[in-house]
Amino acid sequence: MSENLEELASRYRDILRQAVYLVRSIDAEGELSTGQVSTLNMISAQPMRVSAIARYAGIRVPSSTEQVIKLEAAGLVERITDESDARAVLVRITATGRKKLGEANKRRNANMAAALGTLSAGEQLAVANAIPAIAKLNAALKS
Amino acid sequence: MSENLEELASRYRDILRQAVYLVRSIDAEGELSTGQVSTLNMISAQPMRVSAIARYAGIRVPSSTEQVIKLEAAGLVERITDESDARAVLVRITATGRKKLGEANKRRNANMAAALGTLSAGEQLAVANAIPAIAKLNAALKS
DNA sequence: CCTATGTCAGCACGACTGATATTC
DNA sequence: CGAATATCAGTCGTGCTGACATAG
Repeated sequence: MSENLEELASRYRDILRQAVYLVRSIDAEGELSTGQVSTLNMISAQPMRVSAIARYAGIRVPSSTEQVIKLEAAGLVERITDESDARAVLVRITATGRKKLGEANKRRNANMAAALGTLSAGEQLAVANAIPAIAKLNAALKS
Repeated sequence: MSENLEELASRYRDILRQAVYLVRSIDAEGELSTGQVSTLNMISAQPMRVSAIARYAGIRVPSSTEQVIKLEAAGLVERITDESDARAVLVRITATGRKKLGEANKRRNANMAAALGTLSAGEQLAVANAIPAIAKLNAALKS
């Protein structure tokens, strides 16, 4: 059992690593980086603090600040003050940002969907079934 | 069908992005980077060409060369000439490299296994079942 | 001559730590 | 005053493209 877990861990680490590079190469087509799309997705529902973005993305606050600055320079987000706490900065997506995000998501999902389309129905199902478990795994490791 | 694929693509992209940072945090402990461990794992069975390493890792040849140079400087691999093709360079793991690789793999697999241990048996099975499909997906995207 | 293989040079992106306001 | 929030400055790792040497 513990043997099997180690074996599973090894194989999972391996495919994950490959997948990361492939996703990056897929995403390289557009104007927005993977991290930028990720940040925009995060704040698309409601404005978020820089520190919240960092925490959710699994990066440090200065790195998050840097990303926000770039996105702001590109006109995709704007900083607004938090009325309840003058220390905080809320990052809000702009109309332009929302438009670009939609395009980027559409293009990337299409690319990935095309790749998924090369799998058999059973394989697609296997991926779909694993997603909740992987999400839980991500949460477990985040601590 | 196409609807479902796009939906699946979106969710898959999402968990993959999160997983990136988790892998990094798992790997951060040791002296070897994620890429270095990956390269060493690749050549642990038999020596490989620089170009083969690059292809498998999903990176360009110059990037692969750079990694090999660093590993060589650390005494973990050595370059040997390919007798059948003088253009090629075979990268072989050293005894030291094998030792370090074993330690790193053990530590990382243990970390990942611990996380996998927080999943239910069914969830672990779901992850295990998805691995072949994800591997195939990686191969599909590689082209 | 054209292709394949590997290396070098130069660059870009994105993370990090440490130090510094500002506000709670 | 200590803690939280954000930013700035400087550094490092790791990928990339383009140019080049050498061998098939």
